[in-house]
Amino acid sequence: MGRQPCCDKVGLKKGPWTAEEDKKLISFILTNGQCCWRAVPKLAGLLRCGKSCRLRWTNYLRPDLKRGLLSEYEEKMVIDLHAQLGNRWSKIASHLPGRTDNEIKNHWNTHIKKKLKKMGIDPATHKPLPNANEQNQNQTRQDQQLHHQPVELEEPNQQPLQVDFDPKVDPNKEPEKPETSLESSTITEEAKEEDQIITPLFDTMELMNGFCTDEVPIIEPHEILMPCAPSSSSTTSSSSSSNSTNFLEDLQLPDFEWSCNYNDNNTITNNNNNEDKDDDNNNNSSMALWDDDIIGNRYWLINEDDDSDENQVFDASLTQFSKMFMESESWGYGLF
DNA sequence: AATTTTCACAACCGCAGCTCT
DNA sequence: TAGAGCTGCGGTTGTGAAAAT
Repeated sequence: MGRQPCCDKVGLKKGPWTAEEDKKLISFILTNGQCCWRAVPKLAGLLRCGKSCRLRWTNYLRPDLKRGLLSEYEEKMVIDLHAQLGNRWSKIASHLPGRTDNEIKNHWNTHIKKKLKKMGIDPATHKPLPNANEQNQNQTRQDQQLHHQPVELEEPNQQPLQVDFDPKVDPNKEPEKPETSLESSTITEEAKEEDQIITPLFDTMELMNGFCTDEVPIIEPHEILMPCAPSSSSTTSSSSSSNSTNFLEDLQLPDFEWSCNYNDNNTITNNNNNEDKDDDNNNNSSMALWDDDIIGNRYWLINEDDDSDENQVFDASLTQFSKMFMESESWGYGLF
């Protein structure tokens, strides 16, 4: 026979997640890591199905997520990858560290589609729209010239139109675009079958210092790191606020001192030894988790009327980190 | 100020492929 | 090996906020 059902759907809650549910899920995963999602709701005390928990975690709660609008660089990368991969959002997302397939999909549907149509480009085929009028073409020319892009609208049946861009547009970025030509980035039949041979217009791995979401390790409890010994200035600013709402924003996370030796006593362990082999990897690749945007958006962790009862949500199994995570007054910052 | 429309995004639904018994 | 469940993915919907009227 097959497995047991993931959950009995009777009495399960649906709809938007509450801050308390988020807390429960986070504390559970921080404590136990990502295990089988079927068991998560029950163990975490949530009236949700495992699928819902997984979605909530991967699309919203995951610590390595960026938040906020896609940068122009990311947007154009999405366009390029979409030209190659189509609506394979998870594949596209894998090239954009910190972005989820859902997020990219939403952004595509709400922003990029319109933008491309306005430029006279069919978002589905990345080719010029057959009925694109002269005005659109003119607009497209202007847009492309702004990006130093040759106009390619004259011939309707050519290679999918790619949108090039000036890397200087995005302050977050970064290196020069690889020399891959627009044509060479066009997907081939082989590439459709085998993603590995797709050569993205932008070598994400290179651009992101070799950091790719595909390689972002799942955060296990033992990987959670104690806050760095904070500099005096940063801690005073953060701890001085009685209103915890802005606590994390006050941390000025970009000033992280990553030089902490995480192999030393700063690493919180949970006596789980089976990941020892990954320690080096984790300690390195966990860099850049929880950037300022992320922290800034984790309102629900900090803006509760944090009375003592609230903390009872979390059982004694919480790691030291988890507790500190919730007790906004008690921690500085560092890797999670 | 009230109502309507538009927008953005979180969440749900259903399917396909994989895994497990 | 069959059958049932699990996971991940992509499409779609629901809902709250913002903008427009």
